[in-house]
Amino acid sequence: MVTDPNKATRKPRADSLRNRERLLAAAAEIFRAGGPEASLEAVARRAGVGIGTLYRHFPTREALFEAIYRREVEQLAGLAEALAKSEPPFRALRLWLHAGVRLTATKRGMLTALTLAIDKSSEIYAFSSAQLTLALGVLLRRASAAGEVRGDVEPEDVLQALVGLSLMGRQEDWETNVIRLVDIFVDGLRAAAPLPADAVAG
Amino acid sequence: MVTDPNKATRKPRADSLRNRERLLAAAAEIFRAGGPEASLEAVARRAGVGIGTLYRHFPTREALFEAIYRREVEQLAGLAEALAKSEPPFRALRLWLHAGVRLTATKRGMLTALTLAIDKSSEIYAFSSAQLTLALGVLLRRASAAGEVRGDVEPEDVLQALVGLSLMGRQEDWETNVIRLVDIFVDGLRAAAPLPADAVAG
DNA sequence: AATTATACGGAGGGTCCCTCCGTTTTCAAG
DNA sequence: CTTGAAAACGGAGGGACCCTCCGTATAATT
Repeated sequence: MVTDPNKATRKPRADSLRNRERLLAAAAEIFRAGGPEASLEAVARRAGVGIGTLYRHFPTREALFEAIYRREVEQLAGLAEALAKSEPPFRALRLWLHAGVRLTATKRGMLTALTLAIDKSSEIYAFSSAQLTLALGVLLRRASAAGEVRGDVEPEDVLQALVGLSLMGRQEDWETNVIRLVDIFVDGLRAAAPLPADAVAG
Repeated sequence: MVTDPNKATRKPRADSLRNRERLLAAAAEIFRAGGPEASLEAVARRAGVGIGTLYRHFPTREALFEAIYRREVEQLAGLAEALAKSEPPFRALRLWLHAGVRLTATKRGMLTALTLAIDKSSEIYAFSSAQLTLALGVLLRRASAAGEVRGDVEPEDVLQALVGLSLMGRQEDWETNVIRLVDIFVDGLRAAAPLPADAVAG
């Protein structure tokens, strides 16, 4: 009667699913406002569930981050494909990076959270790295094949640059500024080939 | 007799100075090991003083960070002058940035701490910004005057890029990697005039 | 030695973390 | 529809921290 591995799994309980959803919504809200160190008990309160329920669904703070962040990452990854089909190579690359900046602009608090999370459990890192690396890889190889970008740079590198640059801004015109920096970086990618000292390609 | 330069203010108490020093040493140790969220009570314990003493000397966690970090910053700022005298412009700029990377490599935990601190109190940000901006400004203007670097970039921007890029790495060959990224960025700076707006146009 | 400005230590009230377990709800078999 | 048990729920409770407050101790000055 004991182990029947393949069969007879009960349908997941409705309240469980509902609560999980509520928790995610509440958490997104709370973290967005209060930063990555906001109280989990506050999250539970806002979700209208007991603290025990929160911990059953998300055993660690990081698990909660992960669940929320995963969606964002998937969405950004999806954008890469779209751009690869609708835009010329270099432009696609640049636009994707801009989108990355913008995403982090909106989700700033969340991103800070991530820095912390990544420090500790590297599963999220593995996942998002994989997703985004793949997505960016497409754009990068495409641009490289078109001879618009140097060929010795891996998606991981560009990704690191993107996140790093995005993580900094504190001032008013934050987003604009970061985009400038990203563009400078992209220019650096472009310059790769032995560039004649004088020329400015018209 | 001895000196009374400005006012009849009492000499600071010896135990106060001693405790302040002990606290700084203990804090550096504890934070280095336990990250920016380590317990302040643990710091006090290790310093062998009461928790009240800690709070009197450093009213906030950030104040503690600031005190520790200030030294590092001053040191790095000093390096800029030295390089400006001993190296050719572009090379000086590049070397300084490399040194920046390396400093953060050693003090990684501390730097993470800083990201948090900066989020909250911006005094440290103001101070270190000022120091480093000044230092970097020298190098940048020099390189720009020599025509080796585009002229429309402010030290603040490059600084942000440096810190951002440095903040990311997680892997083995972290330092090498970041230095590569910094170099790519610097290449981007070098490209005299930005290319015509073939893309972008948000 | 006496005075007094300063600094010290740590108890105390509050929040948060996370576990544990008695109670409630949901599913599905009869 | 009943009913029993699997699955989920809520929240009390012990421990760690945070930070304030204030009576006590001590260094500088007279």
